[in-house]
Amino acid sequence: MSREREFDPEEALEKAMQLFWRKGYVDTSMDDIVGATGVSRYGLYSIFGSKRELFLAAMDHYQEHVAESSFGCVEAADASIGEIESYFENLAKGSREKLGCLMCNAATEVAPKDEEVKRKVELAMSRIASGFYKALCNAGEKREIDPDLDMEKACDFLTCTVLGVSVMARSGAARSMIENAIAMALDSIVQKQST
Amino acid sequence: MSREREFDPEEALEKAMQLFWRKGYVDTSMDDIVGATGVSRYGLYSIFGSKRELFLAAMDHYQEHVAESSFGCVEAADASIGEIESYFENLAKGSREKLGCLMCNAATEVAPKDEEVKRKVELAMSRIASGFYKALCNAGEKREIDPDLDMEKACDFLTCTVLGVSVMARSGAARSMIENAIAMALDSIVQKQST
DNA sequence: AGAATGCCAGAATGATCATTCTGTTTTAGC
DNA sequence: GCTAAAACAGAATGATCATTCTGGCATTCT
Repeated sequence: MSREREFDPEEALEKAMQLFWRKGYVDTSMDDIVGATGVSRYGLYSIFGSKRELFLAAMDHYQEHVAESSFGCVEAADASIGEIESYFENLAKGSREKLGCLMCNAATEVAPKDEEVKRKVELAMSRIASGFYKALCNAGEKREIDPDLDMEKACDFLTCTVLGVSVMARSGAARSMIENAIAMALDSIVQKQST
Repeated sequence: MSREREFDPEEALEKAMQLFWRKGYVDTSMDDIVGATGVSRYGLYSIFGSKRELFLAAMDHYQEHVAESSFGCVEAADASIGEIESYFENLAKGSREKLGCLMCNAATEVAPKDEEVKRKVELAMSRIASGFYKALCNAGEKREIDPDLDMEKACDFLTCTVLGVSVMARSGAARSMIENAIAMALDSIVQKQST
């Protein structure tokens, strides 16, 4: 016994996330979001509550969709060094768009002043680290890498590389710089026997 | 034939930089700066022109002072692996303050929408890379590291690590995570012979 | 001393924003 | 068809900001 909603909350969230990703939290206005989604202020507020909550939802959406589709392969139960390599390969490709990673952008812009954002960023970071950890352990068991490698150190190190690449990408660093950094990071894990 | 300025522009710039560093560009208001420096709006505008120009000046100030004092040792003509190690050691220590690096924060927050900021960020990044490059070459000549190491790759890689550590620090990552990442990055350059 | 220059404190301006409000429209159940 | 819930478009509100303006004061040159 009421009028029907004219938009799909998921679609609106997706578009809002895109905006936050590209422009950051503060520089994205609710008007921008109204414009990009075509959803009325009323609709946005009734579903998401406030700009801050919308941003938190966008972070979750990012984790569930963007991170899932790019990092998911590393998180597969039998993932190994190949999955790690292809993840980084895609990271380098994606750097063209100069967006960086939403969680990484939020880490520097918003986390210092918002505890919940900080919590989500930490969660995202430990998700990455765990994914790498498991894949590295698998790779060690398969003897694809040195099984005596300190996997704890290595996974934190790869996570750090992901963040560094994200910053480079967003600030428009040369493609070669990004590729160099990635190549060397992977080399240090794989420790190629061939010269 | 006029009243005397009551403040030292350099001191004011230093304090403004501290604010921008801690709170970011958008979240630092001119009122904040007036409050922290004790300088009148008139004084700030007559010397620096606008908030944006003040930020640009703060970036320069950061490079000339903060970056200089932390990275200077790596840039010394005879710097080698020891200087690189001690730079990273200090980076880990400084991460307690959760500030990250001003240039890195600016890279994600401001660079995408301000060409001049972007230019300064790129300059800062290539400064870091060059510093590492020279020190790595020195280390190669001294046989402290493998002289056949690809120094181009290695310096971009270390730069990436600096950025990654900066993000981790700002978002409050565990100290151990930061130390792990740094230890592994350095190990991959030094390639310890001892097990 | 007097005048002019350039400084200071703080008020005024005008813009931008998040959020709320208003008047209207749609739709489901009666 | 009528009613009420809930949605829509867009105006109104109130806050925050960067920037400019105003009125007064200090200094220095004559």
